[in-house]
Amino acid sequence: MDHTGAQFCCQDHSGQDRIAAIVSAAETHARANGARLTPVRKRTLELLLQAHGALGAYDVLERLAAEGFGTQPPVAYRALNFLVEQGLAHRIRRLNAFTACAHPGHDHRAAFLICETCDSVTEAADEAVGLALVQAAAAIGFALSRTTIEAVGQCAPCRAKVPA
Amino acid sequence: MDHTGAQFCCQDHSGQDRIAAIVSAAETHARANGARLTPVRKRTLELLLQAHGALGAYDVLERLAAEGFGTQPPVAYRALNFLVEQGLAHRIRRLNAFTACAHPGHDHRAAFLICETCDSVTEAADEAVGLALVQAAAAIGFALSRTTIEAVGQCAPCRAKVPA
DNA sequence: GGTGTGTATGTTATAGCATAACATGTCAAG
DNA sequence: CTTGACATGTTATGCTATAACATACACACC
Repeated sequence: MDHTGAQFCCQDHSGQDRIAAIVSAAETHARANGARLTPVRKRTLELLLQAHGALGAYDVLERLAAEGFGTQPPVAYRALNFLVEQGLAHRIRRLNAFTACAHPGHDHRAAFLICETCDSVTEAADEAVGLALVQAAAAIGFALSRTTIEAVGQCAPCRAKVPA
Repeated sequence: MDHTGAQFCCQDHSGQDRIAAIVSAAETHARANGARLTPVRKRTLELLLQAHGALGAYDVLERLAAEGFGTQPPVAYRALNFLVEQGLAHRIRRLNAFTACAHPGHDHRAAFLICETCDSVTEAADEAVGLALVQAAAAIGFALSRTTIEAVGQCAPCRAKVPA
């Protein structure tokens, strides 16, 4: 599974500058948390950043293995879970996949819009959804730790092309 | 996996009257949609209603098989997916499980609060979260079809017992 | 009643996702 | 240079989900 949605991608997501900057910031950020952005973890982050969409754990594993890292599932899962814990990536449960965080550093509650036509995944910048969820939880005395907010539908470009 | 959270359950969730009423309403509702609430589907709905928490597909399968229905995974998945499509049940992705809808009939966007201490699952009555998501999507021209809103944390009773 | 069509059920088989448990290695602090 | 904590890697396995096919049932129509 490889939800790249490449056919609708137009920007230079692979920009080396941008990726290098994010990875560098991630390195600093991790150190500040007493964590280390080791080679596997760093490479995994780069893979997510280079990908045009979300990557499954086995997609990541395949690439890591090809580059001389471990070849077994835990290798990928550990690196991915580390990145998620550090807020550098998100897990998208609907797709059983992972994606680099679009706003690393900001402590935010991410919401994802998944296009069922082109498989693209957009991390909504909007904070209102997370806020509403926090409030709904608070109303019944529920203490939130992590949230999953995902929506499936059709993105604007696809709606234009395939009026459905 | 059987997220029953039984130790914190106090009400009579198995009330035969309540379940019969919901099942009956479901039957009517399904017919109105040109669908049929067949024996397996009906029984599956009852199982979800009787359960104190969410049930995994294989939990459901085990019970169905014991009652003379089919013994293979698709039997459970088909019934469960049917119920979800009809708005009679929800899929909780974080738990890889299913639960009966707490407000069948109301066309709503469900939000779930999952307690990581007692595994209980609460379907939030609040509509604000779904609304916020609809608006966030609309803002970028994204047409929503289905949504997943889930939060992991600690419920009020557990916070009282285990101040953590 | 018979017949055809679409839906539902059931099966076999397999694909895909994820983690437990253990062994080895690395690195910094004392 | 030893110790302890963390990281990596492996083997093995378990859980979740669906594809593909065969059979059976219900309903509408003649």
